[in-house]
Amino acid sequence: MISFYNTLSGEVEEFKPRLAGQASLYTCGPTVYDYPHIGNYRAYIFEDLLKRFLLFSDFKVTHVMNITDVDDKTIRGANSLGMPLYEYTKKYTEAFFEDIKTLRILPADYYPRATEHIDDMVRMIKGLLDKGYAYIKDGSVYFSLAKFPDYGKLSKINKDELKAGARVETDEYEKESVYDFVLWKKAKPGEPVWETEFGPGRPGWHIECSAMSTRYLGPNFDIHCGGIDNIFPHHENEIAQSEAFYGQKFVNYWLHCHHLVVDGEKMSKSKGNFYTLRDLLARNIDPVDLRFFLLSTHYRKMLNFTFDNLEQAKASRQRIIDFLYELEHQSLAEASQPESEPLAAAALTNFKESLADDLNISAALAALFELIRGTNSRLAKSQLSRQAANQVLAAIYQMDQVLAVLPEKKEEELTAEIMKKIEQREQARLEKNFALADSIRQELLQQGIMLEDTKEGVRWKKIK
RNA sequence: GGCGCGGUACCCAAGUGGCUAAGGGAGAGGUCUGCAAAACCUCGAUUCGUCGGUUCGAGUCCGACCCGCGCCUCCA
Repeated sequence: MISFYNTLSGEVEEFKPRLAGQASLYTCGPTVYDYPHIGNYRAYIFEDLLKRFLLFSDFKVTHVMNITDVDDKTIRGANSLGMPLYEYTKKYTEAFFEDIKTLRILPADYYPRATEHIDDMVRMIKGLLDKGYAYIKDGSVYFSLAKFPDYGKLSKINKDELKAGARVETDEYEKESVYDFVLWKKAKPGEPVWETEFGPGRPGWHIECSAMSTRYLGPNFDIHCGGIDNIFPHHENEIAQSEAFYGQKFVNYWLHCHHLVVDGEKMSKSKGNFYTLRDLLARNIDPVDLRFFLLSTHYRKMLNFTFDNLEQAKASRQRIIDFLYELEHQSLAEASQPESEPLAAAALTNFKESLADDLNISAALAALFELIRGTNSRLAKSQLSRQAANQVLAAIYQMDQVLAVLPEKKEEELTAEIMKKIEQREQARLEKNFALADSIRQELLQQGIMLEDTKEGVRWKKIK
């Protein structure tokens, strides 16, 4: 049984897909006006974990992630550079795709662009007008909260109490009620314009997601994800628009990822604690270490990014890598008869059950590390056969289908020059010329190659 | 004001009523090794923000309080 915490109910619920063995998934994608920051990637990596786990559990997953390529920020960005909107967003869209590949995030099945689905949005807005859920005022179209009594069921916000303390929006558009939200913004100079029967203009942000999600997944689908800050108003508004238009429940399971903070504070450019993936790559951070770090805290818990915490994650991941190397390169005796490896089977079961419990990644990783410790212990006592070792390896590579944090199978190559140095050092060691051996080792370390002398011979690994 | 999250060892972090409070990192001692690294063994919270309460029994439930944080504006 797989369970998830559903923001809608506020409880952990058993996941019951609409269609057995299939899951439809919509995740809020990037607004392509800048390079995404690592907080954005925390959300995308959480969604990747969710998706990989569903795939691992033999679900067929249909995943849609939108690309918001028309909104205030993209328009402002393009205009400030005097660049066509398309050209401007293209740059950041490409950067996004590059980043998710770097972070080993599985691609979605569909990446609908808002600008390519204006028709779908217009159709919905028209329908909402016809049904009386929306009204036109001063050339813009608004959704009327008063017509949708269920408003607030996701965020638990009582619309009658949306008041005191909260800053009241001073919008340049005229609406009947300050909390009504815009579906269609009337044309303004310098902004892209689409002609419609309710006037020229461009779509509001919320309608983009409603139109694109239901276009690909149908009016009712299984899972919708996003950051915790999207609960209100974005997702609340999506529910209102979609359920008003289709007359049925929109999303069955809402999963929200908590924020990433840096040094205990919300990231912001002015505080100087704002990082994009590119910033970290420039500091020689291994993106897979970042992936492991972002992955290794439960998605509903606030995660504090610090370079120290990232180092801890790196060391933790290195332990897995070292273990695999050890197991793959040890010469082990063949078992006299076929045997099954109980440690591996138990670990895999624990791993799976932990993730099935609202993606309890900590418990899942504990299962992995217990397997490593248990196997290492037997290895040290020479109680491990080749067959058993292979079963452990197989179990770990299976877990990595979900985690995606292990190095690529293919061995990295060293330059001939470095290989020669390693041989020279081996020769020096044979001749007991340890001073020379140590100096060569030190020299290679400077170049980022660490040598370890094992019983099976010298081993090297690249360090950063 | 409303809605919500968190406070478990030096750091990160599981655990939501019941054997000795997971796991990782860092640290200490030992084994192995020319040394180093890796690995293994051992050590490490009588205690879970504070104070009360419920219970045979609470980190886990209830109440109050303290501290930190988020959202309530088209921020993942």
